Amino acid sequence: MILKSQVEWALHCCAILAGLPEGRYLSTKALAEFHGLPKEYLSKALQSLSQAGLVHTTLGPSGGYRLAKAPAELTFLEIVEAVEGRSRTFVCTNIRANNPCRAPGYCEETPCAVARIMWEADEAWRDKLRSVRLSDLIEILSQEIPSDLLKRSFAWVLERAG
Amino acid sequence: MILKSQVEWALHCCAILAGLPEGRYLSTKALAEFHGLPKEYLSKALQSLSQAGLVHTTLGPSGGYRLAKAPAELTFLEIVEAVEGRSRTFVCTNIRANNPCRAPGYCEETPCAVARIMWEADEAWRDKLRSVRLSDLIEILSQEIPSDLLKRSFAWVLERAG
DNA sequence: ATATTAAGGATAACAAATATCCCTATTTTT
DNA sequence: AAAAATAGGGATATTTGTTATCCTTAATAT
Ligand code: FES
Ligand code: FES
Repeated sequence: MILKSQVEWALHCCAILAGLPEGRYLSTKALAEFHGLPKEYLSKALQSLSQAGLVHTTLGPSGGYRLAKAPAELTFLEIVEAVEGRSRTFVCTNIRANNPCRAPGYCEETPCAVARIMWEADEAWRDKLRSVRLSDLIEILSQEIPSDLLKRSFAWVLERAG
Repeated sequence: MILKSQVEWALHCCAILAGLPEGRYLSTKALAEFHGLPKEYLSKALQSLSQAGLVHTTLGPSGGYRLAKAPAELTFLEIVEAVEGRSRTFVCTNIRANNPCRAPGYCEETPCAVARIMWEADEAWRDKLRSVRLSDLIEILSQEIPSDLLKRSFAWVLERAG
């Protein structure tokens, strides 16, 4: 069970978009080049962010993406779920219903206890991702990344932002 | 991102094995029939449990599986990891290394902050599963499952336990 | 001896993730 | 008005992982 690589892409793209000045947009082309990713396929991830309402887009030259909310209002969970989907990692196929000892018409009221426990673990994962905001990431990155690299990256983005 | 269906199978099989009297064994055939699962493929899941040391096996007629530990000493995490593997759900492909602004020989010391946060969420998921013991499940099931069905199921298993 | 079992290798069928290509509508630039 | 660049999305390969079956081998009980 491995998350799509698009999750890593989307999170890093949002981190870049968070540094974009008000009202400017950054294109798929620039984001793909910056991260060394296949432009066409990255585009699908960005479309997912767009459909989830996390980013705004404009068309034409100087078009592209910008965040739809402030980084402090955008959680990891929203970004991850936008590209990975909102379904649970544990899927119950109700194998308990195959128990040969069950009465023919018998039907359970509640979900299986096994599934409920697995879903609680899923919820713990979601809770953790919900507790981290994009602004938290930005803060960590701005401390960890050497300031000259940070500056050059900002400049690189600004050159290409429409 | 969806867990293997074998996870559901393994958890239910362990729940059945937990009800087995001391020193008795239950075969793949019986476990597959009880849960309505493909015998040969379920066998792979049970082999995973065996390789992880969670169950004991014996060969020959009246052979099969029994738990290697008391249900109170067996966690959900152990069972899930036995069949699903121990790798993280988030894989970092280090796309930050593709940043065109980086100095040629530059190499990061620490894992990317994005990955660290995603791994913390993984850890929260694991923590939850580690906190639930097989004995906890047994307790819930014995309360929820109608006692006559419970009795018939026990009898069904005992008839086939070697 | 015979029957039954777990273990494991080989392989096929199927589904999902990854990736590319191409077309359309929109918008900016020229 | 024309041209260029963009997001969006449909179609379609390619690759990988999951699901499933088959078969052989070694061990064990009857
Ligand atoms: S029947 Fe699906 S988890 Fe129990
Ligand atoms: S480079 Fe992989 S998560 Fe940041």
